[in-house]
Amino acid sequence: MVVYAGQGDPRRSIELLWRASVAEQRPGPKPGLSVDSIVDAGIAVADEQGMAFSMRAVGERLGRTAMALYTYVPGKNELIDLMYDRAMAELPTSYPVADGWRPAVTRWAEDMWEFYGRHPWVLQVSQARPVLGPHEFAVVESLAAILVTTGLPGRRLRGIVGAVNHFVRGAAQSVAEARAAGSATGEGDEEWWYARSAVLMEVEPELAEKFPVLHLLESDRDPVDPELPYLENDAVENFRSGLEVLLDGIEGAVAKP
Amino acid sequence: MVVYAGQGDPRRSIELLWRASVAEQRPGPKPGLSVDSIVDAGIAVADEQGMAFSMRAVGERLGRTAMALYTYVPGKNELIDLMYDRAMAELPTSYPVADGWRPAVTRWAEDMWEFYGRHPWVLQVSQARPVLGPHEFAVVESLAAILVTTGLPGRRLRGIVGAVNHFVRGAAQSVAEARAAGSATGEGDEEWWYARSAVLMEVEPELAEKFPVLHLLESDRDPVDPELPYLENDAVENFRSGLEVLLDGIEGAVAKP
DNA sequence: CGAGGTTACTTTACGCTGTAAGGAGTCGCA
DNA sequence: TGCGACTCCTTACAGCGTAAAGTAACCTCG
Repeated sequence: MVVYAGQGDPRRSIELLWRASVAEQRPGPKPGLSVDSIVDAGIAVADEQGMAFSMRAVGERLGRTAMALYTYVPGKNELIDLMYDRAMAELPTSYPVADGWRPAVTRWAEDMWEFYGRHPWVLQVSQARPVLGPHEFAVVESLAAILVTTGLPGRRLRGIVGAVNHFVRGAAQSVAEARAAGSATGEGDEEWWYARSAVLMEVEPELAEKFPVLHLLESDRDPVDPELPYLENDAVENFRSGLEVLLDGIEGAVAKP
Repeated sequence: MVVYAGQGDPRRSIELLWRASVAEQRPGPKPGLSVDSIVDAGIAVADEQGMAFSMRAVGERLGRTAMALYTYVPGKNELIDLMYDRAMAELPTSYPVADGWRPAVTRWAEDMWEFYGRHPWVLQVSQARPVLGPHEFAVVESLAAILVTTGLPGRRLRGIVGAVNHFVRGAAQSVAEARAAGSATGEGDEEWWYARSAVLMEVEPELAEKFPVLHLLESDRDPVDPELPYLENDAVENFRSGLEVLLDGIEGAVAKP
């Protein structure tokens, strides 16, 4: 098995996510850990091993057993929720709109793109889930705060915020997963893609005839930037180009009614 | 644990997905099963129990043990790949463009939306993965075939196809997961959302002040369609509205260079 | 027709997972 | 000083995917 995605008990998760955590004097041994240290350890493990991390691995990194974590955190799903939100603390909470909303949204999207690249496991967390934690809130708020300057009504803006969010996430996923598949087999991007299409051609030689339009799209390529790995070229190009279209659409909505 | 996503060995998956499967005479007992019957059983189980289905459950549905499946299928990940592609066989392979590309893309998006609603587990399958199977190919081809009539160059179209795909999938995910969370606790949509925001308000009473723009967006609601459940209203509205913006963007790209 | 090899399927078993249950040791407060 | 709360550990369990080995069915060839 490969991958998990957590959705913990929302009540427990929300309480932990927004906790004011007053450090009162209490009986018993001093806590050697804290929710924060566990969440950090969890993020570190997930960054290394992907989403298939185990509670035992997180405990080990802290010099404890897996069960020790359950003193602080109700379960793995809730821990994932906490990790998810805490990772988002890395992201800016506001963007300047002096130059207008368009460059600001572009910056937002690029920041998200890079963020997903740093923490690909985030993309496996049960996505598009209702916003739960403060940092996830802040990230969406930062996008909404840019777009509200367009003067569009709230109804319209909700759809747009969602669309931008979905698009960036989806685009980031394309890269992250292809990259993961490549590195799992120890191949570079290029070899991996080549091997894949080789198998495909072998098994279905008439691929180009059966899916002529896709073949057409595939063959109209940009000149390649030698700085970037093979895969990135493709993905970045599609990301940029898709984002432009989306932004054009928003511009259209701003211009007319 | 909740959810899994499979990415099988691409070589094996591709061979199974595109198999010409010649039924030759061979020694040994007659096969009581087939790859197809296993894939169908897998889809049925996943439709009922979600992605957390087990090989034992699939075997049981066919009156076999889990291990019997391994005669036909290399492993669970590959089975998931097969299920994923087979489910997509439900979708149309082409859309009329007599009225132009815009209504056709809308139809495509709505069909996808409904498809994801019928098979929510599909959304958990490692997404935005490189296209592997014939039906997944056909689905993307059907979208590309509509959009190619815009006359836009291939480079541009690839970004657009990706954007539409990501958007529809992301939007569908919002509903599917919220719905799943609601039904897991046995609550209706409305109660679930209400309970969630109640906890949030209890823990962070100043939510509206801390995230003023989101509060603004949230409060500008459309009149509710009493035909639909609470959640659906919201999601469908956002889906429609986001799609419109995206389509406007494409229209802009068609109009100017 | 009978032997041999191939195949379908079962049984058993292993290592892994998340986590429930109970016990050991540590500390604040009465 | 002891009680009760608390942290952390050990043990244990049910479930998972699947490797390995065994059994029975069947075709092909002598």
